[in-house]
Amino acid sequence: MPDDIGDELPHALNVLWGRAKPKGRGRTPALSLERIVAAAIALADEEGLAALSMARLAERLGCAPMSLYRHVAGKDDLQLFMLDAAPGPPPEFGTAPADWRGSLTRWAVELLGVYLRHPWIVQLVSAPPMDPGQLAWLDAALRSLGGTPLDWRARFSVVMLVLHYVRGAAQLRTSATAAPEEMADGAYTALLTELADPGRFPALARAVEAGVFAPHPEAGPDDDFRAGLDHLLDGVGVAIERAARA
Amino acid sequence: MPDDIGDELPHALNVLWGRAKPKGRGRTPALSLERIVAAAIALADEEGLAALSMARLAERLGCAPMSLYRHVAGKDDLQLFMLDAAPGPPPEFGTAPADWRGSLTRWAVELLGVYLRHPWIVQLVSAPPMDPGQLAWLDAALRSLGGTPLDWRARFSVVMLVLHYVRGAAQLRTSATAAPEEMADGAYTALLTELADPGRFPALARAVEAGVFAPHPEAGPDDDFRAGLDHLLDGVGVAIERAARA
DNA sequence: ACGCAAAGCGTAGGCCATACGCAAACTGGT
DNA sequence: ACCAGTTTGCGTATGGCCTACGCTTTGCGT
Repeated sequence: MPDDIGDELPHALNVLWGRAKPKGRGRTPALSLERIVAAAIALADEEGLAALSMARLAERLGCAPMSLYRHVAGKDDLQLFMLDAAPGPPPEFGTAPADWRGSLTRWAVELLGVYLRHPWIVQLVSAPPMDPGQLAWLDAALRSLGGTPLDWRARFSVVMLVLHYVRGAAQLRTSATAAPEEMADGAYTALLTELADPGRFPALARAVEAGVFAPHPEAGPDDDFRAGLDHLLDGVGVAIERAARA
Repeated sequence: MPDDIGDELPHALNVLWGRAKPKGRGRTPALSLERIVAAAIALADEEGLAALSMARLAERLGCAPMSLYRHVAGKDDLQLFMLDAAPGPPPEFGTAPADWRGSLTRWAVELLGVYLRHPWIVQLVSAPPMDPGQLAWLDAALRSLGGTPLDWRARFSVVMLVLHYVRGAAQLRTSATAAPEEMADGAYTALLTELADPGRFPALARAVEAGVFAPHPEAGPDDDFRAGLDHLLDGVGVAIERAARA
């Protein structure tokens, strides 16, 4: 195991995996990586990813903008740190839980919570995850299928399926509520009603008419999420039964 | 039907839905909205979304940066136009195709193609779609389920499920190939092999060991996509059978 | 007490989006 | 042929952003 993960890789990775050299001498730090990352996450949570700038972050921390660069190689690096820290630890379950469906459901629901608390995560994900925080979630999801007869490739496929679904659902929810310029809840429906010409978009017009985009009469938005997730896991169940017979 | 869709809404929408006033007199335009949007799409395709700036776009079009603002209200507006134009028309099928699974599969595969040709689309989607281009795709997907006994809410849920899956798969593929600094195909696997400590990430370590992240020995990456899609559609099939019995 | 490593930060340069107003060019009417 | 009106193209300027570079400050180890 080399001391460095890679020379051309983001500096952040070497720090995240605990391969930063301990430093003894020198001025006592007033800033720390943890404080910076926590402040950046709070700023992004409160005012959105667009409002996160090095200058505003420094202002919030009471330091000069350039001071941040002593702890972070650049803005990209900072975002890697944020992506690692924000989700927190994944739900706990053993290596091969008896109830794969319950475990995976819990994983998905908690991940949805993470994305709703930190909507910027979805916008930020661009490279394959290589930090301990995200890999821990990935590992937990793979473990939830530990008791099934699926092979590793199929398990990974299932996990990606659920992951994509959760991300999409989170994006839908956050973009619908924080839509362009304080658009009210029903405004999207009203707009679609006007735009969905039945001649041009027959199915869409019928769907709007049926109230698909209106907020549910009863039952919260979580029920929609659970319903879609159940569809998805039904498919996984089919695959598991098929694998069990083979 | 009012002349304007909304006063606080992006200018782009009023243009997209053909409610811009025709202009007769005046200087003959050297620029046009179509040329601008086409150039912007080409620029984003070739150099990525980050390279798309008004200045670089103007340079490519041989005009001054500020000239663009005669045709586009701002960069956000331009991106709305790009989102509308880039996907092109969705696949054609009737209002209630006999083979929902085939139709929806075709829709998903073609949409994946769109996302792979224009990777920036996935990064750009933030608000619910309100332009004709995206609504046409949505309508097509809803039509693919026209022959099933699902109600409109369930159809919409299924379409979102497939949409999220396609987006996620596209993001995975594009971010894996164009990863940080020309990372080779196998580099991610190598890195994971090193980082996935079996004590800390037991399932992940086993998955890496099993070669899940290695490129397939035979069969292209499309087979992975089709396999995941099949899982997903199995779940939809279960829902359809259930609805048929009710 | 002293030197030096590390932290904090001031300056400056190069990008970026875009508000504003003026000059150029074309058309229709006289 | 000319002018008025209209629309396009664009020069200038402002304020934001990220960050390279080097200086000042600080406190530990000796």
